[in-house]
Amino acid sequence: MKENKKINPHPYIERYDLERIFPEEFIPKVTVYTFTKGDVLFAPGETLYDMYLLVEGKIKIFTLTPEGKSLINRFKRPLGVVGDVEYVKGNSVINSVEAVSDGVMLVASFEDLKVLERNHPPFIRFLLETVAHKFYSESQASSLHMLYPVEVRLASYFLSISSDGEGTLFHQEMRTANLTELAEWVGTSYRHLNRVLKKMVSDEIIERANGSIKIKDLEKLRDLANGNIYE
Amino acid sequence: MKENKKINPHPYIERYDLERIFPEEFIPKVTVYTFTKGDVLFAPGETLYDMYLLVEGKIKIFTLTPEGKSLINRFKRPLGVVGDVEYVKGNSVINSVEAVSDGVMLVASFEDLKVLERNHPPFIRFLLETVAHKFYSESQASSLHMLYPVEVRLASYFLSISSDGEGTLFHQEMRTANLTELAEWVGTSYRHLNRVLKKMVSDEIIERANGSIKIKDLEKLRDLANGNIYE
DNA sequence: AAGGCTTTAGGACATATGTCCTTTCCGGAA
DNA sequence: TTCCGGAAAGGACATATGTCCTAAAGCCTT
Repeated sequence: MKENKKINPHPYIERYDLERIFPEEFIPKVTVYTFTKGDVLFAPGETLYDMYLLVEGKIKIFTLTPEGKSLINRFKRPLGVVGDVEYVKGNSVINSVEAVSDGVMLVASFEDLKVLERNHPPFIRFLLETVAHKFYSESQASSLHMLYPVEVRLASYFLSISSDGEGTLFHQEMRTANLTELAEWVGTSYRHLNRVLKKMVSDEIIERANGSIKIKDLEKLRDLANGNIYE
Repeated sequence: MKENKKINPHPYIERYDLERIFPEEFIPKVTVYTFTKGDVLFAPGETLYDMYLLVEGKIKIFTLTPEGKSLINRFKRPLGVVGDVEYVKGNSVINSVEAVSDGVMLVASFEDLKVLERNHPPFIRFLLETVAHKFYSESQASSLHMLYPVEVRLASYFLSISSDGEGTLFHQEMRTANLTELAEWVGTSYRHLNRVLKKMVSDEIIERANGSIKIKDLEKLRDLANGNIYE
């Protein structure tokens, strides 16, 4: 990820109504960084001095164990925030962060933000809402993972990305590129994911044709997900 | 849980330095509620109009599935907060909350807090820190649960309550009353917990004598927990 | 078109965990 | 003291999930 002075932050400020968070006089302190698909943006243990606002592209937050297992905690799209918890708690980066696509971040230093926080309450309100939302969805996902088998979690995942309902916006956040990634997202092995998919096919819930998956029976899917849905 | 006008909030305000959060003129709006061990304090779906500050006793937050499974999300001791996320996000209660011991809560209405929030930034700062901490530990616990088998989680649990390190304070929060509760906390069945305990005994990591568990080999425990610890 | 890498698909087997049930033990109520 | 219900301990079996491996298909590069 590197600073890119050619890009003007203003269009993004406008597009996402960031004036309510960043007053006019703060904007000069905001810099623009770009990144490329596959970039490792942050690594665990790293000390953070800035907060990042994703305004373009998609990134994933994941945990790597010493044994090499990988678990995707969440995806972020605009207007995702990176570094909020580190800013508040003052600790170092917890998870790995990687670019899933090319993208753009707005960056502001913790130092500047501390001043902003004192003079401009809406900023801290924004942070609070961000973190509250993160907590809420993390908490939901965690319960779902602990209490239900992969089949249910997977059904829940399919439901959430099916363009059926309204809230397609957030749901898109977790669309995965391939089955390996889907496995890491659902929190299981590729092998087992495959097994469950096969069962869903034989139960006539989904159809598989050359790599792509289609939902065949939305009702059965709902039954299976049993009211649970990734928020 | 019921209002108890006999109890004066001031001693609690002082004990926990709540003056920084609640300015003098706000304190008259704070009421005191008491509860008794076993009380169901909140049920999922309930609409909340107040925020609660636990100042005495211990409560547990847990999820109940339609199938009757139970999973303990976390325990709270003073100065735990209930209703913070609901206040920020405006949604209804997510989990069940039950009193593990007798206790006392300070209560303030969302309505009053909204006014306070506008006039008194430290309050919203407090909320932000509370929620950030909750998110952080939820996130850690969630990864631990997803990535490691019960044996590791259990080792991690024992480590965290062993009065070895400094941070005994927070760790006490999750001391459980009996094995059934411990199972719900670690996120497994009683049967399986028992199995894992037995293995730990035969590995000479712990000792069991009439219901109580003693750590025999802290080193082995650390190896097993593998750097993971409930925060 | 050929070779090589990634992704998909699934067999065989091992391990982790759940469900159901029985027995024993212990402390409190009668 | 006796009785009862909950908590502890563990056997037997079923299910969920992981690990390791092989083969085929798809796609990019040369």
